[in-house]
Amino acid sequence: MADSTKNPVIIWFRRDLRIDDHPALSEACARGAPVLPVYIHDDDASPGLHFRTGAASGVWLAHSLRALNDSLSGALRLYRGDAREILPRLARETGAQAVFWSRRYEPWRKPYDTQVKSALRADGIEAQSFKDSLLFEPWENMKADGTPYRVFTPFYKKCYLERADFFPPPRPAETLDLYGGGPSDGLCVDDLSLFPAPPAPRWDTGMIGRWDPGEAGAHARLSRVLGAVLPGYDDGRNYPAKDLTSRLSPHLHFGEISSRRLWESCARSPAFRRELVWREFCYHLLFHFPDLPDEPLQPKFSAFPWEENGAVFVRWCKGQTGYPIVDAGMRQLWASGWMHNRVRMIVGSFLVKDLLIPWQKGRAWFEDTLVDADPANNAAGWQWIAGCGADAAPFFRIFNPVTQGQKFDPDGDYVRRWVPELSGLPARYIHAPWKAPSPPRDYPPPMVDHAAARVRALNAFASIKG
DNA sequence: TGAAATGTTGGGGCG
DNA sequence: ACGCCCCAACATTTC
Repeated sequence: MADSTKNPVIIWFRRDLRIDDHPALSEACARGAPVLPVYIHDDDASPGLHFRTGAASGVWLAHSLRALNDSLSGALRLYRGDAREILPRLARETGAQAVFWSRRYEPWRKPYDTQVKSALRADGIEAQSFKDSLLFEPWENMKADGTPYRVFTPFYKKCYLERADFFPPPRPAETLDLYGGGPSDGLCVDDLSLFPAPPAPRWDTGMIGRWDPGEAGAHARLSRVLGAVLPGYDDGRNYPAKDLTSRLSPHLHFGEISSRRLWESCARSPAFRRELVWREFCYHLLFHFPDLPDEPLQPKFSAFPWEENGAVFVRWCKGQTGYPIVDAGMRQLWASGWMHNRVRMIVGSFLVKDLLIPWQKGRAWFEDTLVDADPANNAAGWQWIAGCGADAAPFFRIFNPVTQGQKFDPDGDYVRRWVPELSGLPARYIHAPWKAPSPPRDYPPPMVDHAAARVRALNAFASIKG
């Protein structure tokens, strides 16, 4: 066992907030070096890093860091600022032999991480990044002609179904030798004010009470998924009233459980594995098309006649559109920081096609309100539903919010749960309350007529064809 | 991982 | 028995 006060390896934690199956941590342990775990909240304190953790996501992060700190016996050091300055300074002060971290793939992270690496190496400190978040690196999955995939199905078949054994099997958690020396100048891990705007009023407590952030919570959720979710997953995952989705997305986003662990655990569910590959595909797209969050992948959509209207957008955000399935989804999002995936597609289609609001506004709202807000999944998902992405749903695939509701929430239980004004309506009228003999007076009539909105959207689409 | 319009088919009522 | 119409149930096409 190494002397726990000498020459540590700094583990720079980011979106890998766990101990189990952690390649950088394993390598540090393999060297017999004491581990100095560090988290740096750098989103809004680093020039040139144009990304801010969303509000719901920030609340999750705060709780997850506490959980990580607990499993590190309180040794996690927390900083707010620029990693390009903090890491070299910390390495000097502690005599660190190396700094290890897990790679991230957001385009705005790449130059930043490169600068961290060269700053450390300029000081003679080893700096090494590890493959961790994805089963395959984005550059490992290329078509035979050397260009990136733009269509999901061949990506899925060729890169995952036919070569799943290429990525390493997960390794169990290490017994850690934690660094015990050096100055402790970090922030307190209990200080929520570290993160953007301490929520007032405290909407966060109700939201986070529905979840269990952290590695232990992730594994507890996985057990439940294996026992009670996967058996009915294929059929049940489309019905938002049922609890038959994994709800692992925030855990996976923050790296509280590894994608390798999930892939291995869920071997008997091809449908679930396919969803994991969708995540890989989203990162593949973000890596190879760094404008994905802001610019339509199909250039013709740059000329799309959107109708910017703040009041209309706010009604969508608040779940006051007058279409029950849409409003239920938006309210579930606000109350719980999460929305069922089928309903994400429905509300997305409604915003973009019925209201003609630019998809980027929906993407930004999701980024702020989802606990699983993920730059790759979110950007790719919105481009998909807007019909402007790679391998996207064609634009004319316009969801009818009434028939979608009738199809996927036939009894109306999901709507009744999140839209209490409609709780007294029979199933017959639950998705079209304006047709009821006496519609609830405290629920708004439809803000647009879907049939007319559909025609308007098709005309708008026709104007950019060519 | 659509919806709506349009086309086709076949059973049954009816003169 | 036959033609005709209606219409539900699919199937195909189009956006």
